[in-house]
Amino acid sequence: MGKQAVTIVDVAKAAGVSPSTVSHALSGKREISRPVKERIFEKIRELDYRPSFYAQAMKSNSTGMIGVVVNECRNPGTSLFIDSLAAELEKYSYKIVVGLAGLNHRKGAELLRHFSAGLVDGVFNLLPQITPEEAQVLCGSTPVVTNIRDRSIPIRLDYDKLTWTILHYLRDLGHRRIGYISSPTRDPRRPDSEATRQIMAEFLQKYGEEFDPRLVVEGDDSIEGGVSGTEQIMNHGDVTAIFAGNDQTAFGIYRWAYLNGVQIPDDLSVIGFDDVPQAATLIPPMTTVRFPVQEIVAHTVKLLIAKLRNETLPPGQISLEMPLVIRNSVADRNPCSRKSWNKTISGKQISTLNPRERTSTERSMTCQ
Amino acid sequence: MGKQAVTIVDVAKAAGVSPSTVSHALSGKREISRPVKERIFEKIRELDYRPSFYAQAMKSNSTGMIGVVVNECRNPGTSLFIDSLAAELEKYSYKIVVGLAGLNHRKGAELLRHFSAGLVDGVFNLLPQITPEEAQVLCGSTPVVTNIRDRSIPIRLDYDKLTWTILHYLRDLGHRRIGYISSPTRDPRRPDSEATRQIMAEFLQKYGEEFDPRLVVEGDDSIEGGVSGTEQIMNHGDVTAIFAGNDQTAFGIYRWAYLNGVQIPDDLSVIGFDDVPQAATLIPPMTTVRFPVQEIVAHTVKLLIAKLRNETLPPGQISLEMPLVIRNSVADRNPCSRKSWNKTISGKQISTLNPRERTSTERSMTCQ
DNA sequence: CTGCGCAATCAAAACGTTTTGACGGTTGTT
DNA sequence: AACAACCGTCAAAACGTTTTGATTGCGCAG
Repeated sequence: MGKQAVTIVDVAKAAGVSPSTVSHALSGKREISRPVKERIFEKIRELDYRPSFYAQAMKSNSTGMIGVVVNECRNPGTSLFIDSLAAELEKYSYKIVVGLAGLNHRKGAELLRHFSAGLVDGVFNLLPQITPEEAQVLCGSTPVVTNIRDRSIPIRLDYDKLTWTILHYLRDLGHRRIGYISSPTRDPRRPDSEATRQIMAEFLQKYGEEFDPRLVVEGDDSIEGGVSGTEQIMNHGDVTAIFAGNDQTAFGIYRWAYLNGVQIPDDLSVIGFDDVPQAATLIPPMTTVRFPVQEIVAHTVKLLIAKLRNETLPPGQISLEMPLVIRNSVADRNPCSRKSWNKTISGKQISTLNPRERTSTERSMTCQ
Repeated sequence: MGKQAVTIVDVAKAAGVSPSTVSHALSGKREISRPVKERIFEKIRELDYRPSFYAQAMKSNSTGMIGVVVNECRNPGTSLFIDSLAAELEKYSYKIVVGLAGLNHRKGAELLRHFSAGLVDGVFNLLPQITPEEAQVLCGSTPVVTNIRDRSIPIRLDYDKLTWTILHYLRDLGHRRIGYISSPTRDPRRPDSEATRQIMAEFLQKYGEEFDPRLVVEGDDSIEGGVSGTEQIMNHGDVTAIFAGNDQTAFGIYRWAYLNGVQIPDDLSVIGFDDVPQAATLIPPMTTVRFPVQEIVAHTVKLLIAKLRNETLPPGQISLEMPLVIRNSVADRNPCSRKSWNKTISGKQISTLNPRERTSTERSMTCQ
């Protein structure tokens, strides 16, 4: 529409110098004499000149911005990730652009394309529906990393082991029929719910028990999805514990329980995933898995920055733990309470809010 | 750094036409013959050409993006607002850029300046620390609207009346010493906590009681701030109810209560503000104020769009209600329970999650 | 056969920067 | 006194688009 209010040429004219001199005064890439420099800066202030972001971006062919595409911001796990990402990227003086795709696959794809047309220097794809490969295609030559499923991220997160640990933990406390509500996924290589079904089947096989696939349902990372997922699962009787793919969904389990007069943990045990701050504020405080956002973001950002600079990261993966943070949403259903994981640790767990302070106790929970 | 992968010139060369022809084929602003057009589009696909966002922005001097600056995303009220904003702006085919300022005033100001240097066409300032006037200065000629305090927004939200309603509601249920945890503010004209102090004093005066200013403290919109704010308030004895400037802070009250073995609502009543989805998942479900995000966002966006188009909005303010959503976090402390607002309505309230379904009941609560 | 209007395409300018090579002028070295 | 080195400044080109007036070639009416 209209022209930019005041340009570098206006400043140059006002100060009686050439535009390039103003540019140099601003960037400091060449020496400018004291009096001239002062005159320039005076005019800049006077005219309230702001270098056009776009002209700069066009010259340098880089924007200092990183795009992050998510389903929606309202999921506390997502917003935590975003905050964390912004904080980490700031160290490299990058800003972030958040793209909200909703639950719409097409819109997500569009957003990725849009972003990678020079709007940002790099992209974080946090959409579970879009695979790393698909994202790479959509982003063309713009570096992109996809969540934590991206092979190129030097982090190993052992979800299978985690599932195993949770199942073990629950069984140890006397739970037999266990439900799971997953995140939505379209990754053909690793459909979240399918993978979990498989592990649950394997796990039960060990005990010579049969697996009921109806106890694993796919949610949509929302509270409502958690409520209806719980409803579905509870229809199949005798379920005493449900774990969820994220805390938001787990909140839905709480909600369902309240609406149906079911007590947590006495009647139904719950385990979440993410360990968002709100998880500790529930009553009873929710047992959940601490997703190491900070570390993951730190490493992922490092990778992205390396890609941006055309550097290559020193090889070698690090393995990150996802400890079970034991609070009070899982009941011990054993007739005579034997050495229960729950009772011994929960006292200390619940007394702190800050994840950092809990590390020592958590670690022990992840060893097998 | 490097050049853009493939430009319009490359496409033009490949198709044997001039760049302007390609541009016209793309924009459709001039007729291009069938065969040429097809050749062009073929090459575009073949080379995976994407028009440079920045070059386009520079020509049109507009980006199709709106910036929104917030403290942090992790506050569910904030993320809800962001989601809502994105959805609304999409109708006008604007995208959003989210800027995270943390609790840092300087960074917020920087972000606003940065945004308004052509990065976005308009700005939403959601920082409570930055006043509409300050924001306007920082943004220069870029249109900006500041949260809901902006005089130019055609919405009237009567916070004073709301505070009055809450105080009334609580007093009616037998609460005498009432605490408040505010949002952080630097607005000299309307310091949030100060305004509330004043109203509380007026309210108590009506009953010939004295007001204890120590019962109003300033939070930082975080759970931790809620915990420590509650701690401070509870130090001054006999407080039976606390209301908060937002739900995130109210979660902190729940947290404090749990950590200190205090029962909600029996020992301490809580009222939040925002009505984020998580508020209903707490046990007991939290009584809170429904902040009409949807409507506010709709109107505010309308205003911003008008500013962008240099149009002027038809005058006339609309008044939006902020109904108290009564759930179960407030106790009736009257010896013999007389007509209590709580008991009569809560049954219906808690049975639904979707705010839309609650409207009729809510309204009645706001009529003084 | 000339001239006109029209459709399709092109060439050039513009947007606001940064960058680079060039140009005077001063200073310092022999 | 001559020359090199250097400093401060400038002019011009470049970045990838869009836009606009100009230029073709064509069919068709006079």
